[in-house]
Amino acid sequence: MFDQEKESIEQKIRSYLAENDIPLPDELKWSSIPFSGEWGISTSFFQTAADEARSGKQVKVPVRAQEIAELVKAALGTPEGISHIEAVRGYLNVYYNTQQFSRKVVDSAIQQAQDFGRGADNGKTVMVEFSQPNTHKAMHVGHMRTMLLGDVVANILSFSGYTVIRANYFGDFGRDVIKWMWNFQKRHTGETPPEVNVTRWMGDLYAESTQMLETDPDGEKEILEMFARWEAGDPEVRQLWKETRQWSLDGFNEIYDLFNIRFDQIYYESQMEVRAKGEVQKLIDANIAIDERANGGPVIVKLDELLGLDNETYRVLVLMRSDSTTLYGAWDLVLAKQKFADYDLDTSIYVVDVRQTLHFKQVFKTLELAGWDKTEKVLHLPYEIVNLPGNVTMSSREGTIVLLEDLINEATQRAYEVSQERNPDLDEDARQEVTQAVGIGAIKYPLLARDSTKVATFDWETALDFNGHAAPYIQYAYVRTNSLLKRVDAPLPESVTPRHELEEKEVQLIELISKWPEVVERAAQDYKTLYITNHAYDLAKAFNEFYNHCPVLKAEPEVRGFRLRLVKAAGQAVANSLRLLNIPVPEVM
RNA sequence: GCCUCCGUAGCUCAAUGGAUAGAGCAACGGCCUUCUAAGCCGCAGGUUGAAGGUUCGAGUCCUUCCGGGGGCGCCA
Repeated sequence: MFDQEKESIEQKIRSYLAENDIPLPDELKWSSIPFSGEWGISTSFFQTAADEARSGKQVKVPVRAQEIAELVKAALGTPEGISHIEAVRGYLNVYYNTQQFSRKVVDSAIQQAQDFGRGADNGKTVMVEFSQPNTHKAMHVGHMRTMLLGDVVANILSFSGYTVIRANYFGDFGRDVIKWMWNFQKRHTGETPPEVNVTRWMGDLYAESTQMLETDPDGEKEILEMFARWEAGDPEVRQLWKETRQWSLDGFNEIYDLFNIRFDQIYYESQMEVRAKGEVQKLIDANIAIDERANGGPVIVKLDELLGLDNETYRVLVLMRSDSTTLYGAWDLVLAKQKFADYDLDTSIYVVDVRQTLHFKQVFKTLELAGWDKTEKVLHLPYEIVNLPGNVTMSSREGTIVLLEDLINEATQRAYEVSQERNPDLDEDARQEVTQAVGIGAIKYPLLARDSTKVATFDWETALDFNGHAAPYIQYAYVRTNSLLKRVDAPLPESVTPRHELEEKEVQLIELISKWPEVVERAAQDYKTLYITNHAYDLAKAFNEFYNHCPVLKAEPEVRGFRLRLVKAAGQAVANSLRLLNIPVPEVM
């Protein structure tokens, strides 16, 4: 916000230190000043003092740091745009001119509107692959984490200046798919999925197939036979596969629509199969993969041996079964290359759960050994899984799952009830919209607000709690800005410099708005949705506090103009953060 | 056995190596003839698993240990 002022101060500090023979730090690290009613930036001289001490000067670091801070303060005087400077406990605090800063922050948020916080186009292209559900199976709340993390990371990267390709990679093929078809042919021929909740139905039939297989002595053999027919391209099996697979894909799209998730590029495991065989053969020819099929074994890559490493670092990647069918490691080799063939990528990100960490290390290392020159550009972005209370892993087989459909239904139902209670006068159409916005937001927020390295535990009570640190709180703050502004007939005043002594709550709010662009940048740097949720919440909280402490419409005319603009700016910042999170921004609640 | 992640308030979680470790939930007490109370205010609550180390400065980095999760040759 005050880059020019900062730059000029930094230069002055540097030349002062140089003139007085005090060691220069490599860079001056600026951060905002904590616990102050005003704001500005702060740097410290501990490092400088420590450097002096190290070079033989007899100084106590904290004392000397404070001494330098005072010297620098004296040398700086009072630059333009700066209200005052203080030296305290080794820190140099530079306070901005409150009036100018406030106006600047509010103006840029309003002027840039939905682009407030957007980074400049950096000319780089990144692919984010996420979701990757398996067809012929259910979708439970555990599948939500990759969907939300991938979607929002893609949003963040896009907003911060990247060109982003959103990719999905469907698991549409394999033994489990055949198992589903085997059961379908035996017990459900001619049936078609229901109008709604297709995915649930597919999942139920999958569970049934697992059960049936356990009691059917011929089942295993029949499935293998069917698999072979699929491999051979048998028209009947292929047709059944195509049809049933599409049911699943349609079901997934229902859910993606509810979550407002879109993809630019779709890959299927079934597409990788044929080329994977050739890829494996090339690795065998290059003496990277070892073919043990002659002895009834699989085709493997002994990574540690090839790298001359300890035997338990990369271990062994299995590419092909002894019956010459390929495994997903082989498909990943093909897919990794395919992505770069399809797009000129600077980075290729895989949003896949943490249990696959070793797998991706193996795949990427194998590609590197095979001479692929893109391994610097691929990145596995892992996330921890979602458990049920008592550290119970979600498993379709064990029946320990909460279906996504059920969660969405419950959350929207709950949202409807709360809406009726809080705002009985709302008309039905508006209430339906609010219900959807709040229900979906409430589901998404908790997972996005948790660091992806941490296991999430799903429980209904928390999932349906709309109070406090949750999406509805943030949505409500936006709605408040909206309803406040709607009460004003006249257009918003032009740029206003506040002339009144700013209240503490105004200061906090302005500061948070000013930080939004750097939060986006940091989130893109670290791939952290958490930074966005936290900031959205902080903004909402600061606004709610402001709302309760500072009258706007009833304020004196000279205060009112600025506050109206502040409300507008705050609403904009909150809305922008919610949009990045792909959480609906309702106009009323 | 090897690798990896996690451990912060009663519970769930935050915290660019920086000043006084913060929120929510739960408990308790207040605030709606005043811009929507899905809100606000107050009150509590901590040896950041333990011990060393690096650093001017460590919840954060390193080492070891303790406790928990996960991964390790023909599932994905």
